[in-house]
Amino acid sequence: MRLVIARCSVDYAGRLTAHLPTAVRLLLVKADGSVLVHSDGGSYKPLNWMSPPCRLEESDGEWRVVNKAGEELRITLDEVLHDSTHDLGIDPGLTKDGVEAHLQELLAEHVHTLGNGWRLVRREYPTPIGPVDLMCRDADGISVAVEVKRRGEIDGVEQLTRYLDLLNRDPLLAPVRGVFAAQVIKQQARVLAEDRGIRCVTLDYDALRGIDDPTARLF
Amino acid sequence: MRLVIARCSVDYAGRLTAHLPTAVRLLLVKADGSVLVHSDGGSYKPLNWMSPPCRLEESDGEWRVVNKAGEELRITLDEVLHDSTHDLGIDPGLTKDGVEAHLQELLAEHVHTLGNGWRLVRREYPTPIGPVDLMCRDADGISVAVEVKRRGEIDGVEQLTRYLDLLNRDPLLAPVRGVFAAQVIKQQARVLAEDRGIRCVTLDYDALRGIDDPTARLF
DNA sequence: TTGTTGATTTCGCAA
DNA sequence: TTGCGAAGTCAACAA
Repeated sequence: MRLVIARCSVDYAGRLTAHLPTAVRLLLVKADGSVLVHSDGGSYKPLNWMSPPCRLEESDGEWRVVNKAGEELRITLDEVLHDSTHDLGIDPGLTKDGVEAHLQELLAEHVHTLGNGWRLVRREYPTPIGPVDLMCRDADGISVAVEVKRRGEIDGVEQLTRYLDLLNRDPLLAPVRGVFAAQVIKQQARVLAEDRGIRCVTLDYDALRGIDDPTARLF
Repeated sequence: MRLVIARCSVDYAGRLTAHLPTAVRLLLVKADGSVLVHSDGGSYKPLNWMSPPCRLEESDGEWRVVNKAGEELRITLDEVLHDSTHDLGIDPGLTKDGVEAHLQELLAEHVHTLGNGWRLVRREYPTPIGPVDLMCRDADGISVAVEVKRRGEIDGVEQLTRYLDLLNRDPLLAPVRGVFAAQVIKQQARVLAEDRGIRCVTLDYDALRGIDDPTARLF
């Protein structure tokens, strides 16, 4: 990894065109050739960048970073204030916990929290337009398609509606009811879902995890 | 801006929990207190980070970065290999060209490319569920709602469908037809749109810009 | 402040 | 490889 602090101007021409007037910035060159241009504020997103795979051509006072698609990042260096290179090695990577896949997994293990006598048919139940998160049967044997979201918004209701439309065309399965399950459900999404006869269920991640491991809450 | 290269492990607890085992990484501390943890590969996205506003508490071999919501990034430093601070000043910022707003603007100036005799009623035509990108009338005076996207995907078709459902309830406006315009339209989105009687139009950004300025292609 | 939408989205998984 | 859905999405803009 190479770190350069320099007064520079930057132009990008690719999926769009963008220009950065001259200022002092951090130029970060990673081992894979990708380049990030950061200012001293804003978010984690660089002002400008080139994603790998790409190639850096360095000539006198000018860097050209190009990729296979013909996109180009051109950096004009007016003054280099710092330039150092460091060997980092490969990174062992990140482990995450608490995302939607985890919610789906927990709910799959505890479908009975949706109703007495409910059972799981399968997770990621395949349809021609994509997999339904959970397919269940309730105590009466009626099929129920469950869409699991971390945050329930209108797109999720549309998604579940498309699944239900399609699943209800199958005479072996119909009637199929719908459950929209999320940690938080926006009012707009709730109104749309209930207008379409879809039941909304708010999920409590800690409670689901608590069922899984009653000691978890003690830490 | 402070640049630290260090062997470290990182834990984040907030909207989710995440853990990074010990490795050599770049720690970037911006003037606003935000912290980015970068490895020597991947994209512009850090492995872990804390967005401003936040506070960095530095104690012996450990950094704690916390924000108002109680999210916490904890970095344990095993070995510091580089530590330098640089004054960058404020950044004049980025100018962009060629994004969706630009497409909409160009198409608004050239609605006749959608059909002879078409005219623009207004851009960002307001409805109770959000603005329609372009509202037009065709040569016969029929209202047409146009949704402009850079890339046409299924969500855009759903969005336009909601607008059309609503607009067609207005007897002064109905019937309202729909046009889904994008630089690239995915097959799934095209099928759904045409199934709903929505016309799909592929936009050529360069051609639209060319109409605007015939000399632009010469450079 | 809240909500909605776009993004050079990036990222991960599965077919 | 391609396609699709999630993201600690972030960020800009309008109500």
